[in-house]
Amino acid sequence: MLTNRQLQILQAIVDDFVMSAQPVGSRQLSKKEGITYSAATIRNEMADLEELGYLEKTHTSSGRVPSEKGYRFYVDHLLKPQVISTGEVAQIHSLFEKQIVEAEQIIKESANILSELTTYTTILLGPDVQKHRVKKFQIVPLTEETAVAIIVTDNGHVENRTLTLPSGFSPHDIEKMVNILNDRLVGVPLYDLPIKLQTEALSVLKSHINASESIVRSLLSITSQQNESKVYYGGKSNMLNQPEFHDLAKMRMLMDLFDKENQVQTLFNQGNHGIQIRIGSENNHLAMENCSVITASFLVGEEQQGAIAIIGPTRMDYRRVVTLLDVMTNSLSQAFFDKKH
Amino acid sequence: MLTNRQLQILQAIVDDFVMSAQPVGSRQLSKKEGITYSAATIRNEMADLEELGYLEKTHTSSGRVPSEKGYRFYVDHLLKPQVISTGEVAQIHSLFEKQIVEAEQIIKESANILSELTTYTTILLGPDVQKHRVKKFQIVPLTEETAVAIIVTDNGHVENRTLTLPSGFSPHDIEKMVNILNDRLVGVPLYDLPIKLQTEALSVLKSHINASESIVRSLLSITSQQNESKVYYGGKSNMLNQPEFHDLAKMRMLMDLFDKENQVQTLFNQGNHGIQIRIGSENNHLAMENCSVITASFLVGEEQQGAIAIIGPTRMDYRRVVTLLDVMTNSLSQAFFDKKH
DNA sequence: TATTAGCACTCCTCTTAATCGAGTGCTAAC
DNA sequence: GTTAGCACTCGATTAAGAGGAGTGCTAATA
Repeated sequence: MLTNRQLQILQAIVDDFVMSAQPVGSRQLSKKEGITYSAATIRNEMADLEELGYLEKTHTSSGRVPSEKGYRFYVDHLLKPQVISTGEVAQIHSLFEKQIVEAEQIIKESANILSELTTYTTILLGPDVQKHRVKKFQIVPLTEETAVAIIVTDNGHVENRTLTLPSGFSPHDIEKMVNILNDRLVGVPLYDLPIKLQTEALSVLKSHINASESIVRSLLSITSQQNESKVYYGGKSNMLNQPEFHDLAKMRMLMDLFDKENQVQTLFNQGNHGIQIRIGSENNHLAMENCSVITASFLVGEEQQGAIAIIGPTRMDYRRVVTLLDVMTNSLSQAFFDKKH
Repeated sequence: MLTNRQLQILQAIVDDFVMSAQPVGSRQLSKKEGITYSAATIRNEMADLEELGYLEKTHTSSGRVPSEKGYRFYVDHLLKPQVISTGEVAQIHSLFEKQIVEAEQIIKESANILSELTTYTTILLGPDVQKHRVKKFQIVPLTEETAVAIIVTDNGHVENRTLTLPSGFSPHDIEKMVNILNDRLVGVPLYDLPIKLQTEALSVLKSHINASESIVRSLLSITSQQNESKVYYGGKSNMLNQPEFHDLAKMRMLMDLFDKENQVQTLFNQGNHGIQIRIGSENNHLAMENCSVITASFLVGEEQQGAIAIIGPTRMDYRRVVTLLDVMTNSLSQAFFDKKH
């Protein structure tokens, strides 16, 4: 168990290093407000904290830097919510004041504001489309051979795909088909659609309409392709400003990661609600070795609706980010709640 | 007018610098294949070319580097198509062999392949949605107060937006409204929709349905918001590998530019067909001072369908990029042509 | 007259050495 | 238990010097 003084020193080191990005030394620390011990005392405590694994040195005669374990302890035990300036809170709230708001628009702007306020990179995972339920099918013919299939979900999301009609497929056939689909499949959640299409609709379609299989196949691909929810970024280039990423190789790995949407998904620990923090190697990703990710999900009622991740260096301002994220997720949950009811 | 020998030397310098990124010296050049003059002769010619503005020195005793004017001349007069390896051509063609192809999918993958083959950054501007014509309107009610408005265009593109219904707006009202819209506005190009909505539809709607204005306003915002076509990127982080962007400040400016979709649009010189090259300051953008942009548009029949831009350092392999871009635009034009007919 | 060899000079780049300073660990005194 | 003092470490910064690729100019050459 750490003594009070050790806690205080650990906290001071993390707080200082978060701001300065420089290893913090005993003498420097002893001059800080609230620290009443001498540099020598602090040196002794630092040596102990290092032995316990909370601190590291970059070289033999450098100051101390928090280790991953140190950050973890800080985050778990020393993190106190920060008071955010009213101006910044207002900036977030202003997003939601406009009346006619498109979900996608809100999400994009949220990502931008968060990255601006934090100076880190924001990744916003939109509401999971897979959980929406089919509200309506629609097939609109374009030419003799092509048409657009449209699925509208209960949350107002629209998926669509152009498809090739089998030759001889008439507008009348299309109408019949749409009717059958709507009769049988309204209310089915998208993740269930592939199975239900086959079990509930396929045989009926086959018996009433010629060559309907190829269209069903196209419909299947709408949902299967769409199994990733949409990802929005804010402040991708903010990382370039962090001194730990002056190393171009690291930077490149990170940028490449951001470009691979499916890999980005793994950064979110889905299923967990509330705010989650993963530090450095806890992310299990080489490019994220020097990064921490703070994720939070926002909800509507019982359903999970989406998640925000803020990515910064391990030396990130956890206090501030956690608080901002809290404000933002509350606002988002509320906004989507209003939309729904 | 430049002598043959001057042309040859200018060409050799550009070709060499494009590969090495190092200023090229007279002695080094004299050893090159095809160069029969001595280093001293080359020095004299270089001095002349510099005086004419085609070459520059980085410092008094360095080798020569092409100036913007030098690149411009090279591009205008010395650029000969390069033979691309059959493997690479095959890689491009393979994209278009898969049968079921979604326009968006093709475009995304094209951007990726191009950036991979060129090692530069690719920006792909999708077909200009504004020129599509309305094929069908649809309004799908979600709850008592909300609905989704959908516009399908003749090219199979789907735009949608959730909207709030005026209180007391019945399903019957919706149906009437959709009928009126489809009667009056099918065939109207999207860019014309705002005007036509007001002139053709608004008065009829008003006289038949109560409180329909607010919905019309929402419809308007679908198209007005969508006035930028969609932008797809490939290999954003490739620029990090270019030695001229080891400077983080420059890199940051570039990344920020990429993130601003509306600014990116200005990089395309719209209206011009064929391949266009803009070198360094010709782009009129601070972040692009050290970059060249090669743009090409691909067509379907008479209509412009989209454009590709490849962004690299001014010291870019123009020869290779131009050829690759040619292969790609031809393939794209053909692919979209097939889709349409 | 056009070309080329020779040479002094420039200036970037890479090494090596020296200095500085913030920080540490340890010992001894308080 | 705390703190002052001191020798030591090591990264960062600066300075000086060597090396090398390149240039411009002059004079010799074909």
